[in-house]
Amino acid sequence: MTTTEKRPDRRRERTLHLLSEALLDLLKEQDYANITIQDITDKANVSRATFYLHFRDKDELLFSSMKRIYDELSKGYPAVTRSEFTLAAYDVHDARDFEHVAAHADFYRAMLGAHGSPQFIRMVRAYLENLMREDVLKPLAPPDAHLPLDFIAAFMAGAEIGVINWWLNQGGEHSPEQMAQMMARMCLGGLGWALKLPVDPNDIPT
Amino acid sequence: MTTTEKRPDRRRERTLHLLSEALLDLLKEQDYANITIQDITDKANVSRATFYLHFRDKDELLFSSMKRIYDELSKGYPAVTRSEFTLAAYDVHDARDFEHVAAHADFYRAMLGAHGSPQFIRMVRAYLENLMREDVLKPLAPPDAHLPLDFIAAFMAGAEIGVINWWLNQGGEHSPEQMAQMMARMCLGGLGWALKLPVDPNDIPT
Amino acid sequence: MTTTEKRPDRRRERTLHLLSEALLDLLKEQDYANITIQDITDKANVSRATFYLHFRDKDELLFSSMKRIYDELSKGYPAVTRSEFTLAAYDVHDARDFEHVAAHADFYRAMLGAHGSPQFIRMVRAYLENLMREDVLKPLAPPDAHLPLDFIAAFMAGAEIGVINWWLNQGGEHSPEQMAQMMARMCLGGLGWALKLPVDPNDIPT
Amino acid sequence: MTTTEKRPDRRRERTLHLLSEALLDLLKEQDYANITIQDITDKANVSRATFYLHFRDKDELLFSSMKRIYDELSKGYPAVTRSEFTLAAYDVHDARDFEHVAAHADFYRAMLGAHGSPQFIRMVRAYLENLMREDVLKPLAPPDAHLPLDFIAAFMAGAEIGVINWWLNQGGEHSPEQMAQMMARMCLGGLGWALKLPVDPNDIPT
DNA sequence: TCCTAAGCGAGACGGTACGTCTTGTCTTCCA
DNA sequence: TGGAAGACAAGACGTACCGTCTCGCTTAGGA
Repeated sequence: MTTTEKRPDRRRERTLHLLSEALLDLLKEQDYANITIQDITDKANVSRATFYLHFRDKDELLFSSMKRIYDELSKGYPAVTRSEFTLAAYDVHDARDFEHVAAHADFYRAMLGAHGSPQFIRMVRAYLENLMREDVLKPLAPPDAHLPLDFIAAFMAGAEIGVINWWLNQGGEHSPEQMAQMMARMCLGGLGWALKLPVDPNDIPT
Repeated sequence: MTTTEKRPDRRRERTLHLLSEALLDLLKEQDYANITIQDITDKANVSRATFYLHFRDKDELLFSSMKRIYDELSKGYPAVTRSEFTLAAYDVHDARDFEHVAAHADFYRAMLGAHGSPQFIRMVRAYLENLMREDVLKPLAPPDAHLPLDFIAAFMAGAEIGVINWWLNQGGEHSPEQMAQMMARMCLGGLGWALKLPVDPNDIPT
Repeated sequence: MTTTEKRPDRRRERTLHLLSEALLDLLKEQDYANITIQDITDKANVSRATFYLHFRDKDELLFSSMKRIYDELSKGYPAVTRSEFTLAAYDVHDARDFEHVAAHADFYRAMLGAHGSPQFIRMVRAYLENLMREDVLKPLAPPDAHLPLDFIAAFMAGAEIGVINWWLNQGGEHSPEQMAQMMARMCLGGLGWALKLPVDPNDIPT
Repeated sequence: MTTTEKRPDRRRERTLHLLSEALLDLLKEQDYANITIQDITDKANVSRATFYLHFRDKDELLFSSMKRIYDELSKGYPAVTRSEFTLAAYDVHDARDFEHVAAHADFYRAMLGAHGSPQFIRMVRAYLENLMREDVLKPLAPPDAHLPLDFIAAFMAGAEIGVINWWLNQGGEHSPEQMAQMMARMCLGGLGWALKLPVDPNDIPT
C-alpha cells in the first residue's frame, strides 16, 4: 500500500483555495450579485481563464467553497433518540448552527440579503431540510406521525432561515444560545404534537 | 374651475399595463433572472426606451406589478382578538394566503426558485412579517410576552415561506385548506406559549 | 418629390467613417494581422460593441473601407477598341493603377506583405482580373483567341500584383509612368499574340 | 575519434515527422489559418508542449515541412543558354512546376486561398523570383537588357502565381503541360524583347 | 546491465482577443 | 408630448488559442 494513490497537484489545490478565499473575502465587502468573476480573479491573483478552468460560473465556485464548511458542520451531529427529545438537547444542537452563522455573519448577510443568491438560499434550505429530516425527524417519528415529515422539515428549515435573517439584520442583541433556545421553544409544541412525542410537562417553561 | 385637474393619459396607463402583463406572462414560462427587459418589451409590443421611461429596472416593474395584488390581498384581514385565538380562526386566515399562492403557482415558483429574485423573497418575507406582527401579534400579545414579537414574526414568516416552497415543488397533493391547517397545528403550541395565550385544551388535536 | 426619401442617420455615417479612418491609419503603422478590433475602436473613439453593430469582423470593415476607393478608381476607365491597342493607350490606363498604389503605398505594403491579409490579396486579384477581362479583353478579343480570356486575365493580374509587390519593397526608383511602361512592354507581345491583334510593328520598341 | 559525434535520437526524428505529416494532412481538409496547433498535435498524437519543443509557431513547422519538398524541386533545373531560348525548352522547365502544383493541389489551394498564409505566398513568390533570376535571367540576359532583371523576375513570378491560382480554382481542364505552354506563349514576346533575345520567327506560333 | 539525460505526456497557468449579451442613455423623428 | 426606432458606451460574459511552465514517466544510448 503506497501513499502515492493520486498526486493532488499542489498548484491546482492552491489555485482553488485562492479563488475560494477571494470570493469569501469579497462577500464581506459587497453583495454577491455585484461581484464579477474578474473581481474574484483579481483578488486571487489568478487569470480569469484559470477561473473557467475549474468552475463553470460564480455559483459553482460558491458551492464548492461552501461544501467543506458544511461537511465539517454537519459532521458531528449525534443522532437523537425519542427519549432524549427535550429542550435541553434541542438547544445544544441548534446552538451549533447559530454559532456557525455568527462566525460568518458578513457572509450570510450578503448571501441571504436582497442582493444575495437565490441558488444559495435554496441550497441552505435544502441542507437544513435534509438535516432535519434525516437526523431528527426520521429517528424520532412514529410510523403514524400527524404530519408528513417533509412538511415538518420544510417548516423548520424555513423558520430557521427566517429567524437567522432577522437575527443578522438586527443589532446582535442575542447570543447563539439564546437564539437556539428561542427557536426550541417556538418549535417544541408543534414538533411534539406532530411526532406524537411524550413531551415532558416540566419541559414546558413558564 | 374645470374638471380637468389631471389628464390621466390613457396611452401611458395602457403602456404600464402592457408591461405589467408582459412580465407576469413571461414569469409563467421562465425564471425571473433570465427574463431580459428586451423580452418584456417585445412581449408588450413596446419600445425598450419606453420601458426606461417608466421604470428604473426590472425590479421596479415587478414591484409595481405586485403592489395592487398585495393591496387587494392584505385588505380584508379582520383583526383578531385574544379570545378568538383558536385553530379555527387561524385556519381561515391562513387559507387565504395559500389560496393566493395556489392561484399564482407558476409565478411564485418562478420567483422563489433557484433563479428567482432575492429582492422579491425579501419583499414577501417583509410582507408576511409585517402582517403577522401588526394584525396578529400586536393585537394578541400581552406586554410581557415570552419572546420578542419581531422574532416570532420572523419565525412565522420564514416557516410559511418554507412551507410554500415545499408545497410548490411537490405534486400539489394538498389543498390550501389542508396546508393552512397543517401550518396552524405546527404553530399553535409555540405561539400560544410565547404570547401566554390560554390555549383551549380542546383545541389540541389528537 | 421630397428630399426625405431616407434619413441617413448622421451618427451612423459618422461612426462608419471613424472606423474606416482608424483602420487605414493603423495600417500605416503596423501589419493588418496584428491589428485588433480594440485597437481600431480605441483609435476611432468608439465602443467595441459598436464595431460589431456594423461589421462582422475586421475583414468586413476593410472591404467596406476599400469599396468606395475602388469604385472611384475603376469608374472612368474608358473602353478600348481593337484599333486603339497601342502601347501608348496601354500606358495611360495602367499608369492610373500605379499612381493609385503609390498614393497608398503604406497601405498596400501592409496588406500585401508577409503579415497582410490573404482575403485582401484575393480581392485585389479578383478586381484586377475582372477589370482586365471586362474592360480590355472582352472588347478586344476575337472569337477565336489563342488563349482563354480567364487565363489571360489571371496572368495579367498576377503579373501586376507581382510587379507592384516588387515596386513597393524597392527604393521607389521608378515613377508610376515608368512602371506602366515596363508592364506594357512585358505584356504587349503575349497579349497581341493571344488576342490576334495586329500589333503595329513600329510599336515594338528598340 | 568516434563516429558518434551526435546521437540522432530516433524519437525526436519521429516526432518531427509526425508533426509534419499532421500539418500536411490537415491542409488537405481545411485552410491554413484555421488550423490550430492543438489540431496538429492531436492529429500527430503528440503533446502540445512537445510542439513548442521543436517549433516556435505554426509557420516554422510549415516552412520546415516545405523545405525538403522545395529542395528536391529546385534541384535538377539545368541551366539554360541564350541559344536554347526556345518555346520547347521553356515548356519543359515550367511543366515541372505545374506538375508539382498539381501533385499538391489541395495543399496549394489551402495555402494560396482566402484563408491561406501570406507568409507562404511571400515565400513562394520569393522562391519563384529567385529561380527565375538566377537560373533563367542571369544566364540569358545581356548586360544592356531593356528592363531590370528584378522587375522581370517579379513579373514572371507574379504571373505564374496568378495563373496557378486560376488553375487551382477551375475545373482542372488543363494539363500541366498545357499550362506551361500557355504560360510560355504569354511570356515569350516580352521576355525576348526585354532580354534582347533573337527570337526564332518559327517559334511564334500561329 | 545499469544510469542518466533527453524526449515526452499531461495539464495548469497567464495572457490576449474574440464575439455576444444586457443595460441604461441618448437622439431623431413620427403621430 | 408620448412613443418607436435604434445608435451608442460600458462592461461582463464564456470561449478559444497561445506560449510557458512544472511535474513525472519512459526510454534510448553511453558507461
